[in-house]
Amino acid sequence: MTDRPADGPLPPRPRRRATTDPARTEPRLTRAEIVRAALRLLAEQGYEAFSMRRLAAGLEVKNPSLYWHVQHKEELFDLIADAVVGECPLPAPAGAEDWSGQLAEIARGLRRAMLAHAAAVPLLSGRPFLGPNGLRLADRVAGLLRGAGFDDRTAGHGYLLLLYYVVGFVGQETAFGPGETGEARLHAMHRTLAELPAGAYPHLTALSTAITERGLDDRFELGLRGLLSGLAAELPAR
Amino acid sequence: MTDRPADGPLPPRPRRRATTDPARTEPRLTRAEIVRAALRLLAEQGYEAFSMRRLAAGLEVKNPSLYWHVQHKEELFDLIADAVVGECPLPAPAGAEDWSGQLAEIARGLRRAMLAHAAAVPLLSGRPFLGPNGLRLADRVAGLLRGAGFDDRTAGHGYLLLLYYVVGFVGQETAFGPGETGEARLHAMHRTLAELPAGAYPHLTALSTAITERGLDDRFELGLRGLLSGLAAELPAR
DNA sequence: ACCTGAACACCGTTCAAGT
DNA sequence: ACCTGAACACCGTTCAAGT
Repeated sequence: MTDRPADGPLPPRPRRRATTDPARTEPRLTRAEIVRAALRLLAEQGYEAFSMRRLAAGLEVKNPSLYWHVQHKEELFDLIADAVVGECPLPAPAGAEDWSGQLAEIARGLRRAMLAHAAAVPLLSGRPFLGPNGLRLADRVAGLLRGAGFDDRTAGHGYLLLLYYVVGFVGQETAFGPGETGEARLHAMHRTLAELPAGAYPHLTALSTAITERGLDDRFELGLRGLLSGLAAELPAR
Repeated sequence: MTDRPADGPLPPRPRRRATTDPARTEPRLTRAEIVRAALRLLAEQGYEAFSMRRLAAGLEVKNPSLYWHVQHKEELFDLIADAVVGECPLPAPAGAEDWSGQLAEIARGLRRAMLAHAAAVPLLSGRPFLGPNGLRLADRVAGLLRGAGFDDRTAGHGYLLLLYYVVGFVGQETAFGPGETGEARLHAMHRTLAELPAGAYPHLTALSTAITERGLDDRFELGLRGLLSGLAAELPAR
């Protein structure tokens, strides 16, 4: 019972080469290369064009080869997601003074990382961030909150709150397809709201311009501020 | 230019029958029936077993028939998502007094609706809620917040915040597959955290029991409370 | 108006076989 | 250890044709 968990998505299968093997050849594929190629394919062709076969073709390899490196598409998606999360810069674990600002920085960084791979966002959406990079991020956030004086439970839910917000926000802002810019999407959304049958959704139509007149960055900051002040309100003694 | 927008997912194609047709037969399929059957198929076989062909089989119809009622799978998914959202009960639009409590009720209702169709959750995750039920929900929430004294922009972002939180939370709590109960998933998560390489993620491992010792309902309420108090902090005059 | 047969152009994945 | 050929069991979608 001391072996590693069998079902987790993460234990990368051992990639040690047998040292006794005389006729060594470099493997043509690496997990890292596969993930890089997958991100490129996503960027160039979009999410719905992604397939294992296309990915293999891009790597100049027959498609069954991928299955030596990766159990299945889902596992590859786990790796891709973790790679994207890994591009979120983490501030050096500093003092407890400005926890709120540091959290905001992390949130912005995660959003930027996701926007840099907009076509990969749909595949991040429902996925728990349990890859090494995701865990590192979680640990950093948890550390920040604990350092600030939050009790363990609140620290935990603070992390989740932040995560849900960023993933939810970016998920929606990229929902209309990666072809258009964020601002173009905002305008489309505004038009959609403005075109609703008059009087059917009075509050929504009233909100339509207020919601869309400022940019997406602004909106992100607004929600982020609310979220952080909500957290601050639960800080115990101080 | 007065015709309805061509690309929106929502304008249900006109389903009026020609009144002059003499030999009338009832159509064997309806959009509503298709959606119902789809939800049943999801519940019985799970998300990854879902296919248009299986759905057609369940309806005792050949699969191309579906394409007379629905443009493509994506459009069907829009309909399914809206049906699930439609099961969220909306409190009667009451006075402004307890906006926070009413918002919480809506959030709980939406979570329950999603959990009642756990296998449909992955398909809700990245999707904007622009169906009639989604719009109704948005309008109600917006109305609540405006009635409470929030300005239009804050009302808008309040709605989004709530939505992201609920969808994010339920997305994660159902992420490990619909086969297991929520509590079983919590234990699995706890085990995952506890089994992390010692010392690699100190804060996470420290949090692992605190995070999982209370049930998911508790955790949901905690985050919800934080979110609502964050919103309250932005209420202007009062 | 509504449904079907037949077909197109794909998928993810397995597995015996090569090197 | 790593990659391939060939195949299996599917997909979503189209379209001419039936009623």
